[in-house]
Amino acid sequence: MKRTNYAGLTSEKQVGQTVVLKGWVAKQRNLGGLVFIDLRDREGIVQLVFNEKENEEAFKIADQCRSEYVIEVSGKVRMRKDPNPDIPTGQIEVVVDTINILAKSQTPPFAIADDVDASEDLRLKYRYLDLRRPEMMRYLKIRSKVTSVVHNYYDSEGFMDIETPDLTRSTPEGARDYVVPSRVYPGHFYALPQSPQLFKQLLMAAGVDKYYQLARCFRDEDLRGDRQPEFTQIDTEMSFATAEDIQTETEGLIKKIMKDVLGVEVKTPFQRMEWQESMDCYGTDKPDTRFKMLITDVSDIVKDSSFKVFANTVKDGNYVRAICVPGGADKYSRKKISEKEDYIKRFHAKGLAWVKVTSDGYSGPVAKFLKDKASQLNEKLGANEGDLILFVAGSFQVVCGALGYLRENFAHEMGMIDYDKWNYLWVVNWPMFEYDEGRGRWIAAHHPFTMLNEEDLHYLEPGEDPHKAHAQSYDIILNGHEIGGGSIRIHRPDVQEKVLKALGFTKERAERNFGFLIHALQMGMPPEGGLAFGLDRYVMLLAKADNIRDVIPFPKNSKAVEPMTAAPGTITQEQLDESHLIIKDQDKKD
RNA sequence: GGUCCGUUGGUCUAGUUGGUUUAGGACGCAUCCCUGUCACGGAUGAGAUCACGCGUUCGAGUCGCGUACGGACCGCCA
Repeated sequence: MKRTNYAGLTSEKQVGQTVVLKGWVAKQRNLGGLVFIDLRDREGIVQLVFNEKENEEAFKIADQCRSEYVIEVSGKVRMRKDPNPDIPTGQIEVVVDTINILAKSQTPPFAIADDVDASEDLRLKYRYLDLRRPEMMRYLKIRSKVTSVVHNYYDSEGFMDIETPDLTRSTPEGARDYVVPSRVYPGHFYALPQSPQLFKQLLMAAGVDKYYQLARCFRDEDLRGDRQPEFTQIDTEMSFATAEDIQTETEGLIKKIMKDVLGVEVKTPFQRMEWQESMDCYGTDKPDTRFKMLITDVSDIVKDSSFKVFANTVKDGNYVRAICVPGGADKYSRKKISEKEDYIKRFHAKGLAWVKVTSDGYSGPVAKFLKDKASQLNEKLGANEGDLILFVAGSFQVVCGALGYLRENFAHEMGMIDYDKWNYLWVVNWPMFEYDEGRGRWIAAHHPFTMLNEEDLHYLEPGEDPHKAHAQSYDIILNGHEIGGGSIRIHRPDVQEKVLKALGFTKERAERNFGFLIHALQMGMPPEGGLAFGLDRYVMLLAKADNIRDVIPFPKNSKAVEPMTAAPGTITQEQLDESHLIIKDQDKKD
């Protein structure tokens, strides 16, 4: 029997026609002499009917069918006597003429339904069952549609799809590498790429001019809800392009994805926001612009206040900043605010000061210190009666971290976020370097191949402070999530050497690690730049999935284990010998 | 690497201050009945050494410690 169409796509137009359908038994309902089967395939379900009096042979087989049996049926489409308005195929049903069981199934460990109540661990162990759920199938479809648009779009824009190697060389800086031992060269290792960054720059050196790739990237760091060790980037690079060119090109892609995948029109160009503004007003480099409640600096107003904490903070060259939660005064008790205070201690905030705006001035523990500043503060913050004002004092990083968190947290709880919005924007003009407290040294904010602003190049000269320099880099943000980032690259060897030097590389170490790149820069490197777009995270947001694992067919769990195949696993002694590896005794497991 | 939380039939879960609980329920499963269901309905039944180990106690699903597994967050993610 040749399948005529997908069960889920059976339509009223086929009434009277004979169809051949193949799929899984989602549900069997036996009413005694009458059996209904919901037949499911990747497009949805359709109801099959078996009547004992009209077709005893088919009825007997249908009676034996259990959940997840694979069957093929042939039958006639007809309108239902009692339609079900809740499902797309609810007006019709298929009166089965012949049925074959193609495969039986054990009872599945969890129900194949969208309101699944199984733990994620169990779902991942039986991922092939989990993926049968319509919701998961929808994620796979959205992902497939997005990558299809990516290919079509970049092809039509004249980009070449070029593969770069997965077995490559370990690079210092950045994330931990996944390493692969070399059999041929004892003690030598390949590394899996953290990104195709250097290869795509070398493709520009080769004259490819416009490159794109759906590139698999690997980073051996701990996982999060929106982070997997293995992920996919939409990776692009363009020669002779300005930052504006690349942003425009990317906006074209996003516009097309939004239209073709979601049917949503978005306006371009997107907003460009300076990194400094993003930090000052939103407390983060990935601002959520779906709501206001901006962070406001009140250092000037409170610097001579009787509240010593504030006055001293400003005296020490730090900041006092605040957000005003409209209508928050009634909703938040002292105890609730105290819980928020505990939370923001993880940003190293010392405390959370707050006042409620009432008809007769401020109330709250620090109200008495700020009474005389009330009119100034209210005006600057736009505060009105019934509002709650939250203050955090401290360094730039502490103030940004704490208030950035509070801003989003309160907006969420106050219902200020319109979850139907799609707010894209670019954050531009990043600092070139940032200080890494953990390592105790300066690191590249994006990566060491990022081009500085032309007017900042002098900061690399002797006697100047390179850390004041800003870069020609840009992140694309959607609803408060970073979905991509890129930059114009350094194409001058002298600038590249100076940047590596500013990062603490000796000439020898720079040569050893990046010699091939510096040589390429010496042999006619075009000015160029590009962008890497996190496909998984983007699909997660487009599909409104809860976490990144849902949009990856076979993801790792939070411990970096793939529960179905139980990777990573051990290898045989023979494999170890061939790889020239010895496992420490304490790490040995049976 | 750190902090916190969890683990009870196939699945989801209830289980109070340690003792009337033969560890309860729902879904699923099996058998029987049922001709318009779509969360079908009705009846009956099977299915759990309460993750593992050690300890405290007259007595542990319940308290303590350890291990394993899982989850969240911090560090980390150029």
